[in-house]
Amino acid sequence: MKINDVSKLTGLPISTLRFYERKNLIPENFVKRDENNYRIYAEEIVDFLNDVKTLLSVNFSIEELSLLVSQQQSYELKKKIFELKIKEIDDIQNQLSKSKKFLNAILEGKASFQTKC
Amino acid sequence: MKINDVSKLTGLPISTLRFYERKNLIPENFVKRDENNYRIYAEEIVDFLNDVKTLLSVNFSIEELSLLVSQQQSYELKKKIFELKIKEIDDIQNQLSKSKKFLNAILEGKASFQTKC
DNA sequence: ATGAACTATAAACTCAGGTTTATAGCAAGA
DNA sequence: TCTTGCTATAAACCTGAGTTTATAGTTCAT
Repeated sequence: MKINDVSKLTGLPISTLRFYERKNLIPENFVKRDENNYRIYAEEIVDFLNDVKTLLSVNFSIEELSLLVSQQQSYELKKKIFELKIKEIDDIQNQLSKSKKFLNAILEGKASFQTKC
Repeated sequence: MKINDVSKLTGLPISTLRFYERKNLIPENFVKRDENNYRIYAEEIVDFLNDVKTLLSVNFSIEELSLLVSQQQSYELKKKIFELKIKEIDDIQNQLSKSKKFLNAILEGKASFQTKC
């Protein structure tokens, strides 16, 4: 597969695919070069990139993911990173619940912001 | 109150207070100038800014808030903006719930990402 | 009355996560 | 063959939400 195929199958712009590679987000065995230096991707890249999209949409940064992808990290460390992220998400969910209450308070005229607004 | 007092009472850096003002986030009747052009703030600014902090932490952008603060908008429109934001937060909460499931799937070795990681 | 601390402005810088542009080498069909 | 289209790289640019820097006027305690 060439880069245009991957782009179409994942919905990620070509520029983003190249950018992710620069950021070490693409495992080496998912992409090789042909004799013209064109990128040749393995089929598995598609599922992988879909997972990356999901993880990026969930508070993982590119840097965190590239750490997870790099072979340098022990399984135990990687597991901890995921568990920590789940906790982070819990915190965000709690914060969002409070936020909704605050917004409802504004709608009911109970917040100071409302007096200016 | 001068800018340093407001900074201490709200925890917002002085640079941020000036930045918010440039972005039209500070209602005019909360800040005047003295004879030396120093900003003089009304006491109510503190509660107001605390609300702003909360709203910014909840997916409101500076631009959205400055729209809400501006007197140009009708009450009905402002109400709609808050209601829409509550819906946005609902969506984010749903997305986060899915995300936690995905992370747990990874921890159980059920996602494609896991095979590379 | 002088130095430290506070205030002001404009403009440049930061950071993440990309996108755009400029330039150039392959490819494939009419 | 020639043109259109795909690929490559480096480097510049973009957006949001601030922060930092350079420069200058003000105020207060000693």
